[in-house]
Amino acid sequence: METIEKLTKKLRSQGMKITPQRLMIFRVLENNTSHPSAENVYKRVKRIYPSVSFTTIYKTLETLRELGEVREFVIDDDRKHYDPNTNLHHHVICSSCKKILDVFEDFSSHVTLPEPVKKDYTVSGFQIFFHGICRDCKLPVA
Amino acid sequence: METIEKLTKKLRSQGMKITPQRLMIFRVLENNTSHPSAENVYKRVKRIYPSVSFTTIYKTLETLRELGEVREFVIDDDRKHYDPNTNLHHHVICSSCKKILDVFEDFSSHVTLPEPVKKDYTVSGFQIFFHGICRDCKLPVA
DNA sequence: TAATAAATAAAAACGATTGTTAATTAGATA
DNA sequence: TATCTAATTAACAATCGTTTTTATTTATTA
Repeated sequence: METIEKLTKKLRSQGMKITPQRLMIFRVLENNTSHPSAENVYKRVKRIYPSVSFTTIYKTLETLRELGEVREFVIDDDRKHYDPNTNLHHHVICSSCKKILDVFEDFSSHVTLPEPVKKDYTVSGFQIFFHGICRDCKLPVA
Repeated sequence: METIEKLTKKLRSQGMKITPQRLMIFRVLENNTSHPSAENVYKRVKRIYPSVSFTTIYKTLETLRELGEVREFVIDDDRKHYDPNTNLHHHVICSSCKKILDVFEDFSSHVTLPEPVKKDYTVSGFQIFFHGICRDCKLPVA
């Protein structure tokens, strides 16, 4: 996601309006590396803007996705998560607490499709999901 | 997934019953590399066993998952898919038609977490999702 | 073959998401 | 600055995939 300022300009130039609700959503997402679900975003916005509706969150997230400002993905879960970092990167997920962490490392020189598959698919990119246990969950229960 | 014969023995040894509905589901899944959704399985079973209910499909797939006989996963889609091949492997998905193909290649020597992340996560495995366009979808429209 | 625990079909319930609507409002323009 | 209008909102209903519930049926085994 770009800065809020740039995003604001971009939206306005397309005839879209910058409402206080949208601004709150942008602020919640800005530099957010927690991979929130729509509900997470809703709860955080609601704290500072209690009358906001869930619909608005969904609609705005969809708008941001269409504009390529956030990436939508699903992991081990039946709800979608949103990531304002749209640069190519990978993820580690804790099988226990489901916490997701970004992995910024370029594996592209090592990860390519085997020859036979290359004939059938033209690959535009790939995503690696690491599964594991985070340090907190690994600790013995007190 | 093991052979139907072995699977049958395994289930019975655990006090579970082998019903005709289950056998049909096993047959639909056996050697199936199409990554079917519950609905796909339902439709195929229904052809030969028209009175089967959706509930039975869901329950049986869950049972198979608990037993480690199928792997459940989600890609770019809001429904779950099932894979009777539980060996570690990766996938290519066509962004256009959503067709999924298996990728059997061992990337494990090249794909490891960066050092700083290794301190926080103990990784048990990883999955690579390649995105691309399949040959059929790449062809110009007639 | 009868007993019984497990599995079934059908229906209702469920949670996440999307569509609809009437009312409100941001932001351009007079 | 006030007015106007299309975009956005909140509230609600609807939908979709999946799960739960319940009463009935059935696979297994004694």
